[in-house]
Amino acid sequence: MKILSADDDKDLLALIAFTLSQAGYLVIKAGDGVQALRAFESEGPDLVILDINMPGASGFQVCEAIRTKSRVPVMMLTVRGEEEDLVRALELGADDYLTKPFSPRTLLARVKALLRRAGMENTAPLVAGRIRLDVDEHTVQVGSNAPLRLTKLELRLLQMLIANAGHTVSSDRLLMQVWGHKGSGDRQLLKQLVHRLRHKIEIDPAAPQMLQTAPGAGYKLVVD
Amino acid sequence: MKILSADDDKDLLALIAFTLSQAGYLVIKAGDGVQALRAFESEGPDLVILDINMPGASGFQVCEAIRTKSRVPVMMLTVRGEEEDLVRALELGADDYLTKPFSPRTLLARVKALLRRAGMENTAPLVAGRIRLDVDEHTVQVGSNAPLRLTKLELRLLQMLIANAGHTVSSDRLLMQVWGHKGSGDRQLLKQLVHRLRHKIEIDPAAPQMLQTAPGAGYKLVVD
DNA sequence: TGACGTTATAACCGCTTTGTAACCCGTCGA
DNA sequence: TCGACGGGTTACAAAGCGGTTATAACGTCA
Repeated sequence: MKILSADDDKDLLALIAFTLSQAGYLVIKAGDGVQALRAFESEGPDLVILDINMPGASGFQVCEAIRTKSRVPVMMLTVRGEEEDLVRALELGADDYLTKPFSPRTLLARVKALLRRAGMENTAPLVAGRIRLDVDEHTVQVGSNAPLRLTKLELRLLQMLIANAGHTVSSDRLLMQVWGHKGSGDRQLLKQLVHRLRHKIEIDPAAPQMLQTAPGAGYKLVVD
Repeated sequence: MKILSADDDKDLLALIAFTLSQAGYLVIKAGDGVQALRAFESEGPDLVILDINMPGASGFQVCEAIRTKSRVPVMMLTVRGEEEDLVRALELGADDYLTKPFSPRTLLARVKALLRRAGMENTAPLVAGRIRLDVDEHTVQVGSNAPLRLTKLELRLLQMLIANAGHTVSSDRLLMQVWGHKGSGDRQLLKQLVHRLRHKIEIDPAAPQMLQTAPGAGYKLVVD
């Protein structure tokens, strides 16, 4: 598991890196925003930890840039009392935050929780009812049919639905999880994506058996 | 999602309750520490917001008491500059804090983040008498009948009534909670909505057993 | 660069939900 | 007895939502 950590405070950066690597994570270090972005491109980390106050590009800018191309979990580091910064970070699509100072134990717990939530911990195929999703291969297999290739977005959508199989997931939450930030105005995107996914996994896409609509609420995956 | 908010400042409490209920949360209000603890026991909220300075039992005491029996996320409200309080609160097991004054936007962002962190984004069904309301699914189940789909507004109305089950809720308050504004002309909307909801949940909508009218006052949900 | 697969944007349709208005019918006080 | 009032009911219009299709923009890879 690869984690990118960016902070201009050398000591703190070292502490973070030490803590995480002790726990078995591979840590990429960046001393400022520009380095962080470059490292993000080249390394493709599974999680990003950003300090808000950095020379070069601020944590905000980095977060925003990352969110335009990836849904990787982002954790922001703030100093105590800067509520506005925090809100802005969360609205930019950050997934969690930590106020300095924090203990290594806290950091580790939060990183683990974040990875768990993002479903990045298990690469084993996800199974729900007759659906079998291979995240690495980007494929689904329905029943005993031949495996089908899914696109990046289709995969994320299905992943979310499987993770909450049997329960309705709200459109807003799907929007958030699949695209990142996004305003509530982007319902259209979800509509489309659901449509395409249905055509791939449903026997009769016009009468969905598995990927069902919960009008006014969202969508849910029905399993036997 | 049920949130317990405790503060002795009536205005602030009202603001918090308004902000959160607008966002779709169900808010239980408490004016002091003792009320807060009692409400915690009886309501089993999914998140607790505690002011530190309260008559009766302080936020610290309430937080401590809650922590002996529950891992529910707790957010503390402090006044700026009271670092001591903050540290103590976090040591007592509080999960987050907010310094007053704060904006509704900030509050909402933090509450959302906290719920996300705790993995509590899915609500447990609300139950009152023979009524079982599933907020995620937008459905009600009355007795052992098949679950019925509710619309957004119907859901909100029923949510408010269940939250105050057994007590009359004034029309103005319902108007406020469901639509977010009140005006003399909007009475009609409530009339309509009640009518529609009755048709869905009452056995004989013309002679309501559960959703009863309190003439001149408002409506109340009667439970056994 | 061009071809291809993927994703975003827009328009349309039918249905549901919501808003607006009118009317009905009791109650209550003048 | 009348008329105002509050609440229930009915009818209909307006707005919104989800499904569908078409088309444009984007990215990637040869």
